Amino acid sequence: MPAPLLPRDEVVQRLTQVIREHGYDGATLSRMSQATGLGKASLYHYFPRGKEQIAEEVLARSGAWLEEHAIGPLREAGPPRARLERLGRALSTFYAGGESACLLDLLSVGGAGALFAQTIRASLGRMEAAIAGVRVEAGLAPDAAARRAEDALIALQGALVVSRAKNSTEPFRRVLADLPDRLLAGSETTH
Amino acid sequence: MPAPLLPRDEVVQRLTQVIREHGYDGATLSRMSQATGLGKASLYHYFPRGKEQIAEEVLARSGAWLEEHAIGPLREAGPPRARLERLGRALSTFYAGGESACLLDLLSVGGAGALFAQTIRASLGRMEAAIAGVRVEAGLAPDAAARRAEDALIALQGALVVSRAKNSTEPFRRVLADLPDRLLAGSETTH
DNA sequence: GTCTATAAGCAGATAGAC
DNA sequence: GTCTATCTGCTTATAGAC
Repeated sequence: MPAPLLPRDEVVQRLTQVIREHGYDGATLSRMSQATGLGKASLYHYFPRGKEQIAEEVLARSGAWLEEHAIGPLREAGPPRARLERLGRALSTFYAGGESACLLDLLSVGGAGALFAQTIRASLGRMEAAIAGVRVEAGLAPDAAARRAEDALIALQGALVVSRAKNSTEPFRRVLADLPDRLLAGSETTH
Repeated sequence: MPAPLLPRDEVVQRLTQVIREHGYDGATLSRMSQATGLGKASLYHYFPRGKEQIAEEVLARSGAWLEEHAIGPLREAGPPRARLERLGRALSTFYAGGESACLLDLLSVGGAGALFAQTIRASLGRMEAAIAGVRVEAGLAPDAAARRAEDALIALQGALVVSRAKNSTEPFRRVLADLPDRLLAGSETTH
């Protein structure tokens, strides 16, 4: 029995790229086979339930990455601004500076939407709650903080869409750079 | 020779719904056939170049609607706030209160992206220029106005994504309601 | 202008050899 | 664990009758 050509995590990573580039319907097994160097049958060895399971694991892996690098740090100690700047750096990495689409966007379209709706809502909710938490800490009423956090996610998602449509990462980079200021506006006394 | 079952414009309208719901790859001819009541062969009578032509006409029709109901009014006379509120009403109609996705988002993904990139960029550019025009009129430097207009489009697109992900139109409605204020902030003397 | 019938190819998925 | 070969169904697209 031959050793695996690639570690499972590397396989999932490459499949993530395929889905982010083509969306769920456009991410065919042929493309996945090409991207991983594995035959279709080998993909079924890794993921017996097929394409749906692939998307589930891709989503789970991305969620875990964000949890570790973006959301976790928001809950740690330290100045709010520093934590938000760290969030910005994590998001810039995650979205490849604005060149990679968001799975939440792609996987909420059409038939895929129904399959992953719950996971997507939960993931979005965690991110929003963590951002709102920082804002409450920085002295804002919980409901206003929640709205501000939702605004931040809206700006992020919108920037990704507009960057893709314009074929330029400028909107994404600008939104990301403004993120800490916009979130903290009205709370800092140091200016 | 039988009379057409549906006027061409009605056909395009129904095809628009299919694409907005399923995206380009998910919008199969079978679904289009069902949505219009026309056989697949009849669809090729209307659109000899097939699916690609269908998406082109869908995009063109939506662009024309926005030009007439959203962008045109921005260039007319009248108080900036009134024109922006009219824009908000037009966008609310166009996006069905946040329930319909944006074609610019859906058609910029994967293989479809390359096909329609130019049209999409142009359409986005027209909208942005028209909004920026109002802001310049209301007393802002052109470059700052352009940034503000881009922010508005980012908020709009982001709100559609987040609304879809949350399965709630609340984010979209909130962003749309805030649009005139956010665009005009720092220019009106009446408050 | 609409239809039925059909073509050629690709989709997701499986069986079984090595 | 990977492969080749295969299956079934659906995809886009076309031919030709009415």
